[in-house]
Amino acid sequence: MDDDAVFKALADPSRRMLLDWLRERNGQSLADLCQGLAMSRQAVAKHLGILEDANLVATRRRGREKLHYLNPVPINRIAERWISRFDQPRLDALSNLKRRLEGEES
Amino acid sequence: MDDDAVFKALADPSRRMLLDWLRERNGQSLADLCQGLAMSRQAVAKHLGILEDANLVATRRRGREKLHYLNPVPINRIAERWISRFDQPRLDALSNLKRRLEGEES
DNA sequence: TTGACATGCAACCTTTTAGTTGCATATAGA
DNA sequence: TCTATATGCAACTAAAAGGTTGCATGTCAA
Repeated sequence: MDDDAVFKALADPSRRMLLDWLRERNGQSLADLCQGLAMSRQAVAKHLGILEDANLVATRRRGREKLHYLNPVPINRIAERWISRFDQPRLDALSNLKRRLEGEES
Repeated sequence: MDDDAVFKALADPSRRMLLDWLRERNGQSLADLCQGLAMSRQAVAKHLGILEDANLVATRRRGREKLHYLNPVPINRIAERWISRFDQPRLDALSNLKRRLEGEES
């Protein structure tokens, strides 16, 4: 639905890293995820908020902690509905490109 | 290699639209691609430059025109090397998430 | 050669983004 | 209760992104 938020969320390397870490170990707290990113806790919280708004991360409170869980559904939806469109014409476009670049020398 | 440039290039809806149009009809000129985007020619040229820098679009001059060709390879590389990582644990993460969200009611 | 067309370049403006700091709130545990 | 821990909120700053305008360059066609 809101693919734009997902694309924008994936545009930042720190956020992709956070998703990677959650893929490796699900259910980490904010403090956990701060380890390894050279920025303040608040900055990481903002990134996680963006990921949460894009529905890439779901959260659950446990006591004073907020645990973060990866939601791969939007990524898969993008892969299926958007990126796969560029799979089909792949060979066509490549050969087309090559033919034009090589054949139409002026 | 430079996945970041590709992700950033894909983050803008106008640029995704440009890629869509090139997928439908390859080899369009700048003037062609300006049709349908409510912005100046120079703005479109900037977008195309970003797509070209990310290697998502290849260009070729024909006389006074610059023709733009879609290069789906970086998109496929991202789909294969990055997004597919979130395919494998999909069911696991989903069931895991659901179980935790439902089961750990305090 | 001249005028129209297609694009390139650069300065500038505005909004968004990514990060900071400071303080507030809430919970776990002694 | 008191303190340390974990997170939330808001104002602020710097840089990047997205867009504009104006003018320059190069090419086609009469």
